[in-house]
Amino acid sequence: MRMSYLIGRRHKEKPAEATLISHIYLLRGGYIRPVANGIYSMLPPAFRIAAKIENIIREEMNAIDGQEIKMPVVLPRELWDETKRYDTVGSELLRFEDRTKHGMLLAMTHEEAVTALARTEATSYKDYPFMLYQIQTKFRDEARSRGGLIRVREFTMKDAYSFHRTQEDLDAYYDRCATAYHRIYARCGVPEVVSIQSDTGMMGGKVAHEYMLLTDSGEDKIAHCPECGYLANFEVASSVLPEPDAEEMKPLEEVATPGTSTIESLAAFLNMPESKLAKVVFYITESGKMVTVMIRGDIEVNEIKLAKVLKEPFAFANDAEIESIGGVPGFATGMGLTGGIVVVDGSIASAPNLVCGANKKDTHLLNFNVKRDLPNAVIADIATVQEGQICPVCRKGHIQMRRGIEVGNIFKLGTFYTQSMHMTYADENGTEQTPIMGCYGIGVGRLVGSVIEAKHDDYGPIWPMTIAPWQVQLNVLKMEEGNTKTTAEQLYKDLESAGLEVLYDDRNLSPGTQFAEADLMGIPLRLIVSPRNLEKGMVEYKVRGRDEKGFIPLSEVVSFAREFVQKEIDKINAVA
RNA sequence: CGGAGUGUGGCUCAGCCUGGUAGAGCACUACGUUCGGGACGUAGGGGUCGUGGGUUCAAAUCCCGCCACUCCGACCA
Repeated sequence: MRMSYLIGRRHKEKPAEATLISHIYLLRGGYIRPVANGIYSMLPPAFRIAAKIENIIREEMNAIDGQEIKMPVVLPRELWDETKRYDTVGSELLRFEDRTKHGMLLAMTHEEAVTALARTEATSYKDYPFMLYQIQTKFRDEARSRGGLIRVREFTMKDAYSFHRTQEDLDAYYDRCATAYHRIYARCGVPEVVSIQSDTGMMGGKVAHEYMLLTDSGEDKIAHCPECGYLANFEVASSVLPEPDAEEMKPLEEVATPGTSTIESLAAFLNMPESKLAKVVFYITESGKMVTVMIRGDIEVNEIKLAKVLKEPFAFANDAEIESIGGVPGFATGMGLTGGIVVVDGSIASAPNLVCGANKKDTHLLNFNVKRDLPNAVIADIATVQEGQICPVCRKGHIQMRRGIEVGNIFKLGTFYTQSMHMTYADENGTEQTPIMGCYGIGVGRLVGSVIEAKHDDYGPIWPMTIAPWQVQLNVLKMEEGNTKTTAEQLYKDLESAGLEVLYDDRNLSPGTQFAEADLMGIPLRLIVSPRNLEKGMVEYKVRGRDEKGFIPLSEVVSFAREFVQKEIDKINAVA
């Protein structure tokens, strides 16, 4: 490719709207252009990178017996009515009508579509197991897209769906897929992507893992144990609290605590640590059920965990709702309420002699013991993990919070979709059975952005050879002098004939401009033809992002480049 | 959806407070001089200042509404 033909201007200055490094370089380097909020066009460099990533994904999916298909982006609402998701999913699902007023939607994921497809095709046990996948556009009407390609509304995703007869078969395939995922990230040059336990969210199902690129610019919070390597999304992470000191249960005792409606003020007033206090948070569910949550004073409620307990949407209750069941905001306790349920976090389930409210203004109770005083409460882990707490796995390390970008995920879906959509097959006895599903996603564009987050310097991205938009950057300095230009043109032809992907800067610009723009293109190998080098019969080479450079005789440049490219590819694949 | 901020040529911004009909740098075009880390000169082209209304003899500038974008939060397979 000649740069004189390449569409997409490179900019010297940082675009005002970008703060994330990948967003900045994607705009500055002429990779992407915004079309609307969270919707981008990809220019040739980004498109080439995405295509290479897609090919790696395709190879790995095929290697685990995946069959590539393509389903439509626009789906009729009936499909999503079958699983009720047309109604249960929020406004991120873009719904619209066609000209006959028929309800339609832009697919944000394809469980319904693939199940509808598979249920007419896989009606015999002989068809199982199988996996279908596609690399295709998704639309999610995000409330807040941001960060260039990291969080967009329209994006390309590889989504795969596997169907199994038994849980064991799904388990085994899930592991195969997990291995394939690690290979994909390694082959894309980011072997540091880790898999972590995650929430199953709106997809349903029981087991799920997210693939995270750990980076400070990530928007997901991850709990990490440096001792044993435990990694979990903080939404589902748990921790171990030190055993409370054994104490005799003492009788409840009222104490006047004027004006202490916050945990902080109460702890100060009583001169006790917040961990000796039990705080109360009131919620009300969609169906109007009051939920009284009690948790240790220094720990926050994890609403994602709470959602799993309540199994329906909920919100904070207002004062009137709290008072309707006898609660007194600021001085509340779960004891003696006249309605709803009480959920107690494990953090205080066995802690002795805590302080809690008395449901009486300016009054608290000493010596509250859940076992004795709230025998009917639901005990559950609904705590938010905090930095420094003890790892739940090795029980030695202290949890650290890290940040990461989710670049893929895998779910054991179970039978939610197959059951609700009545997908069955006949087993050996002719009996109808419901298949078990797994699903597996990778966001291609987000991966492009994430690689930049992981691989860049102060001048631009540093693309791994396997996904670089071009493999070789060819620069010519002072092309008007002597036979410099002719030599460069010939070299360009020779490199391309050798099967190399070359970006040739044939624009006769100053060296500084050429080098700065080449850095933005992030191509791994740079070759420099100039009168100075040619005098010695040499071409200079430089490796992007490394302090590796030297001179190669003109006659050996093509073979050198070919070997270099192959060596780099081999090096990356060796990790996979 | 809440909080904050910003909208002026393709990009980065100044001008707004104190109203008088639009500027700089980059980019673009032409010519010339340059050339090893975003060179320089000369001459050009390109903006009804997000949008609608109001105030005024006069609005980029003051007032009101709306829209868009960005950041923080809520939300998010």
